[in-house]
Amino acid sequence: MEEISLKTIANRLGISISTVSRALRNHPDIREETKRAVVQLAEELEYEPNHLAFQLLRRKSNSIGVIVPKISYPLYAEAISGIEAVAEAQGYQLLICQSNEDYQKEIKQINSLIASRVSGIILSVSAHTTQYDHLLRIQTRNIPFVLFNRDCEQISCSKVLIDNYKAAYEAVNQLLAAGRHHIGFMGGPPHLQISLRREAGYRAALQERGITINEDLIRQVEFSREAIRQGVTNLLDEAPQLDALITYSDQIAQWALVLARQRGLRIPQDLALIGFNDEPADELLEPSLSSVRQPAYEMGAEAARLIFKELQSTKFAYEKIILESRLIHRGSTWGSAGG
Amino acid sequence: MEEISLKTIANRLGISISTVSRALRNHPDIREETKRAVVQLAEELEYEPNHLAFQLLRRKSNSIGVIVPKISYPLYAEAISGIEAVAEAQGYQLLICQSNEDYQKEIKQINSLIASRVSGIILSVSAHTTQYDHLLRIQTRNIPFVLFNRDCEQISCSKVLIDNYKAAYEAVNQLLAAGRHHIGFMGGPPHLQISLRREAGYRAALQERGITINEDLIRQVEFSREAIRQGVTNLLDEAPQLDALITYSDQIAQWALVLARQRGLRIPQDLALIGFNDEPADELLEPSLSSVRQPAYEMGAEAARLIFKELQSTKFAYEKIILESRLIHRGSTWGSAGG
DNA sequence: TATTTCTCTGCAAAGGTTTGCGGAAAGGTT
DNA sequence: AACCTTTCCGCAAACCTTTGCAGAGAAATA
Repeated sequence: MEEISLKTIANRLGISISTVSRALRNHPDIREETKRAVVQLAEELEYEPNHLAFQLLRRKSNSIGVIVPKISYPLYAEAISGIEAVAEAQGYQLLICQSNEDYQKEIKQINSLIASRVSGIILSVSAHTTQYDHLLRIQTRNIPFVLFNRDCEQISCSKVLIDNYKAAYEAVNQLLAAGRHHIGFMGGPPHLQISLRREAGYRAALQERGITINEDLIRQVEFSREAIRQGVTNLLDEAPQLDALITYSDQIAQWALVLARQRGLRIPQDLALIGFNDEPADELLEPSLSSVRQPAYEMGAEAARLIFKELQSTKFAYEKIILESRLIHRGSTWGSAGG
Repeated sequence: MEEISLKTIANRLGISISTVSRALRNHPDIREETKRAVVQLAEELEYEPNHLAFQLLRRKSNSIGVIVPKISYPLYAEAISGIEAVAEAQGYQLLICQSNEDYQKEIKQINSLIASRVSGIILSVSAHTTQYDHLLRIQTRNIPFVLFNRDCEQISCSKVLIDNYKAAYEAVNQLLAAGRHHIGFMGGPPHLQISLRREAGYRAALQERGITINEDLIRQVEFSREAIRQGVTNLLDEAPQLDALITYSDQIAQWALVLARQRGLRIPQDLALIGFNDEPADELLEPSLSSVRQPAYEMGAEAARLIFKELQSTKFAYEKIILESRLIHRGSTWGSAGG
């Protein structure tokens, strides 16, 4: 029942702790015979080295901290898989937190990760984070730090993103090419920078075509299902001329699809729809939902790789990785070429 | 740039480490004046206590290990949220691993969690786990251990489950009551015990009605999208008399819905569908998908509570918590009353 | 003044590992 | 017989914290 340590083995064998340690790590100084005895007893006793002690010695834990707004958003679940794959290959574990879009919670979690002496932190900021001191504190301590997906322009650090401006710009251009002129944009909460970037891309595409921007077609909604339903309903009520809608997230677009369908709107003939994130459900809808695919798994994997890169090089420069996004055309836009 | 420890503060103030430690923990032995000085300097230096050292002292880390088959399955993402909420309230962190349904990986991860001296382990076994020595090793070490969702009958430990037998039994009964007689069951991989339990419930309901079981209507599929599509296609091809289908997971049911729709089958008139897990997408489908809702978040929260319960009581008895599941009727069964 | 009491602080051990260095024993060389 | 190598192993420090116990100094009491 007792905790088995090197000491246990050493005492049982009548040798010193250091010899046991070296024997288990196959150090050449130790005689084969001794090694065999040690290894055998270790197996018998089911000895597991104490990571805690090792980490204290090395002054860092073999773990990297991950903070995401919500694990259950498919994008983050997928990204975490990517992080996990890279981390596991390096023998690192993941300390995962979710901020639940709460700024205060994000601060607490960062402090906690710092106290745990994580080797690095990977973060997607909460939608309600408007100050950034807590992020600077990470950098003060020289902890490798990577932002992914949700950028924060005020902070300079390594980042893994897609070009949100361009993605929205191109998507809107395709809608324009298909003859849509009353294109709406439905964004996330007001402080979310990637939502703003997408909005900027949307505006640029329209302006470039000489289309006056109708502010009434541009909305913001919080993440809750109720807020989304309400926001979409309002938009459909108040802007009957709407013939295309591009949204900050698939969740919004999915509900827009369902609600529009319920009103008898034909999709895409009456209303074309484009979401963001290419969630698994998109394929299942009727019609299926067009969406901008982000390489979520790769984003996570790249973020993790950046952490290890910073960890290994003594002097590093911040790296900004822009991954390719791609608009996946499905039923909700297929017919749009004909208008 | 240096790591700030109690020693740093002690040296700077010309007092001993123990005094600093006590001052920060507001020990009554320390004079107010000393406390003030210590606290102020600590803040100035942004001192964060080193969890690693504390944990080594206490011989356990303030973290609990979680192993799930895949984080991106909505059920597990949701359950992790529940675990996280409870753990965070207790000041514990989560070490999250995904087995990717791989038995060997599950073993490695358990060893790694043991080495990290986690305070407890919460696990949903992989679909390909058929031996259980690694689970017994957790118990040998007296590490609090809770199985959730995917049971493993050979292991006796604390568990948080739903009654899968009953859930399937009742769902099938409702289909029978609606006049369906050619009801199929599509399960997961062959070793997955909860899939087998559901299958058993399905069989029992049919037999009770005196219906001879047609083995051709009972199938098993692996988790990959391709396997699911193939399995569903085969079933629809080979069993045209099928008028209802109940599946191990929503993912299967969702694809069955889409594929059946593509063949021109009317849902639910020609084919009624019931899935498991009540995933968010179910509501969005056309028709919407009926599904057995499991309280995923609560499952995670309960599992975490059990860990802390075991952690606090010196002698504990295994506890088995059966949470209520509920069939949510939606479009894929609504019409089924009329057959 | 001598003794007791009280207030505040420091010493040292413990937790499990790794690792530089020194040293004992054994064997080999001159 | 004296010396040098080689082979193998142990000592002790370091990582950072908490905490029982002892002790120093001051104040209070007899």
